[in-house]
Amino acid sequence: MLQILQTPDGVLVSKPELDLAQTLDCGQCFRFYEQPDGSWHGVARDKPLTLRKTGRGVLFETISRAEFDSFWRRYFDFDRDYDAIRESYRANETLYHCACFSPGMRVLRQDAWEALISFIISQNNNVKRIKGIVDRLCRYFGEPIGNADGDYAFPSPAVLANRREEELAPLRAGWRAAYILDAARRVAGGEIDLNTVAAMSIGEARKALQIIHGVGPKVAECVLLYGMGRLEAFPLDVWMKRAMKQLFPDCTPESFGDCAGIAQQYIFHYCRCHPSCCCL
DNA sequence: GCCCAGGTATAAA
DNA sequence: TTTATACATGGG
Repeated sequence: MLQILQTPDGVLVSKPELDLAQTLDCGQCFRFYEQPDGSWHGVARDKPLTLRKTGRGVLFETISRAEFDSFWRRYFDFDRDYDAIRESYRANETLYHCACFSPGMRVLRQDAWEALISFIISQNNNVKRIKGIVDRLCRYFGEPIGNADGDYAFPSPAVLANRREEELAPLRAGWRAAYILDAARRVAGGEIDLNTVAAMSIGEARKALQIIHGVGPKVAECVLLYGMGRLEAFPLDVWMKRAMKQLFPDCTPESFGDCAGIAQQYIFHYCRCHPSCCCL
């Protein structure tokens, strides 16, 4: 049972089923960094946040209860019962094994625009460099938040749409720069309305996203799951099948089960943490 | 140095 | 419709 307390230091969430490293550094979001003192700091939209694990739970530093309820509560998906979800996987030995490997991982409900750009950048790339490119994107083109940490908001579609490709060179994003601009121009110009896409049937939504240059089947699934809260995304995709076959050679494809959404994130994280698996 | 990164667009078979 | 290749950068 989730317990939320306002304290002088911020909002304390006790027994939150939230492991900061598992959740913030598992390849689903790219704006949070672990600090030398063990806390985690990052920004979502234009909202900065520092999180710290304490003996009593996870402390959301300095924010008010109102800020927690109006934004971070949904962002961390706190109103979903992950314990129950994990239990529902118990019938599938393989899936349950993966889910139990990272019991403190939650699937974040990120902003659709940020997810779109982040996962365009993520293609054929590694997490460390993805984070670097996203960080430079925000520093060069986002508005400074004006806090003591020197944080920057994620740049708007309009700001990026008005840049030329050469102007994105400092990001060191390589050929993805053209993709970023194409996405920004279609969203800023109204050709693609991300709220509308989020409400479409999953098939229509996939098709709509893939109009964007640089968005293929994989990036589209990421945007749907992480940026639009569509848990039916990633119906045991081909990458996952290959990876699981290697990690669980005795399993038949049927025993992988019908994995999607949160389940696939558990599997992905499990595969990523096992060097013996070279499919991811 | 070398291989590779949760891919995609494009051309060619 | 399927398969091969280039693509910019830098992490390990």
